[in-house]
Amino acid sequence: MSVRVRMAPSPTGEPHIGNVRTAVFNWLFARKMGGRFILRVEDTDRTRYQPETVEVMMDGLRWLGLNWDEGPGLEELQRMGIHPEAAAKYAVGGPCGPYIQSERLDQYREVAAELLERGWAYRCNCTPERLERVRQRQRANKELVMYDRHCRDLPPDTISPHEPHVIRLKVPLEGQTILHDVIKGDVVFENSGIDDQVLLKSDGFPTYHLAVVVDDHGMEITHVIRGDDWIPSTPKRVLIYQALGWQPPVYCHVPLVLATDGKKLGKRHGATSITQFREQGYLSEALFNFLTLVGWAPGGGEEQEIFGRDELIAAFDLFRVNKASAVFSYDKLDWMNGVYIRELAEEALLERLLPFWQRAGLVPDPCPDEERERLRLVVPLVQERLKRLGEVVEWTGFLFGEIEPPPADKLVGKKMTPQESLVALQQARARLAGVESFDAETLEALLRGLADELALKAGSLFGILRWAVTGQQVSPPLFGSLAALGREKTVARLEAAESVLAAAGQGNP
RNA sequence: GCCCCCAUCGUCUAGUCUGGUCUAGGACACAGGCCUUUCAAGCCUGCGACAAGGGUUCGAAUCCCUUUGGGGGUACCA
Repeated sequence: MSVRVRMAPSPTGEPHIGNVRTAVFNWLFARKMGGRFILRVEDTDRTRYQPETVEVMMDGLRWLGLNWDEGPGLEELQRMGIHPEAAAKYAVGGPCGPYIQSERLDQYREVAAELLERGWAYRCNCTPERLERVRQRQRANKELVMYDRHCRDLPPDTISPHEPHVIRLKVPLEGQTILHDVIKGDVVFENSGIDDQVLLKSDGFPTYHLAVVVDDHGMEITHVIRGDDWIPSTPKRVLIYQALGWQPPVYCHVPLVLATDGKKLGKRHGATSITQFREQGYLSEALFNFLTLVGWAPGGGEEQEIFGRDELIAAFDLFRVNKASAVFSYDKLDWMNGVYIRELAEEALLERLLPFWQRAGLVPDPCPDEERERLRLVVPLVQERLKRLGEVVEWTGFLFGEIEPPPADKLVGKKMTPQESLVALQQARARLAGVESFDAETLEALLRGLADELALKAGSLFGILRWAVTGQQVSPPLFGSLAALGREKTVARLEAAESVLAAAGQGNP
């Protein structure tokens, strides 16, 4: 039987990086096994439903290269209220649709009715208030907190199908339910500790527990790969499979992704949504590579860490995934992203950088050819310095618009007097104004020559020039920066710097 | 409280299943050095772990038990 796995996000918020990592495992496994990766939208929680996030999720998956083989079709997406253009872009369809749970309600009701008939479920009309009271009492008495089965053994017709009620699973009072998990091994639960879970809510929507079983079965999912925070509730679903006489999927509970403080990664820990990673300038291939390595490693003495997509597919082994949860290291991600940035061809990097410059308002969109020519000069200057593409704005800000003239003390070189520094700046300006070709190589030769003539250490001279021209202590390499800035602006900034120095000198002879 | 999962450097991990080759390997981070026009990048060096206690065994990071620690779950959320 061919492998079928799924990613089943619920559209209740921004796609969380932990879920995305799990999606990566699913995708990798499907590709490795020549199986199918299916996208299903689990929108059964109507109170937390945020329709926009469906598109954000699909966009994020595509961006990461996690293409799905089956998923919501065009009309389904449009019915969800997704813009026709976007819907067309993300529509995939498939033989097991609909791939949106809110469009499968009939199936859940049917199965719930069957469970009722088989004596594996019962109606319950307890109010939320009563339920809350029961829970409070249980907590106060330090008992197991779960439904007290008040309606479980009511005579058959006590609760009419027409009054508001829920349908609950009738969990056996005794015995054990075993979860066979390929990563964690067998996990045994006492049935006495399993809650009579609600399967069908009073609004007619199923809970996750019912819906996921019906859909996984209907969509012939072979392997359920998901976070291990689902383990405690899995026996309920195993029981539903038993009740229905269905074959359960192979369960693979993968470890959670934690923040540096050891807690489940959350918003206050930094970027958690895939959108944020993208906006900060992580390359999708780097993030993909990194995500693969949180909770999994190739093993066998393999010490490589940078893997191409195909290498990853070949090397990935679901059954080698770790049991223990892993902390998400932004530091290591930054390093890896830097590696990928450095590997990019210059033109490709330029292409990726452009939107960041444009979003910061530094470069017009579309980018005129001559500006592009100029940016071609700056790419190699920043390439090995960037960890995230977004950082290019800080690195190159001085090349666009005007800068604040630097304070006088920054314009005095090491072991130099203000007067000497002023002369050096003037000399540099005069030569730069007259030099024939304004390219990095020529400028370097010129300025090294000047340092020699003035008997200055090259570093001292370059330091004050850097301050004068970039307004910063730290900048991309000087000569390339000058070339990218252009003669006119370079000369103007030197002039401005000279004025600052001269003015300071007069006030303090 | 109750249930469940987990446990190798600060972090990600290799090694655990099939005990000996492990005075525990790699990567990130950190520290120092080299290179150098600043910052990076690169190169070199250093720091740094088998949670604890009991077993089993000639021998345990590897097998068993207990403790401790961490995490997750405990909804008409997913």
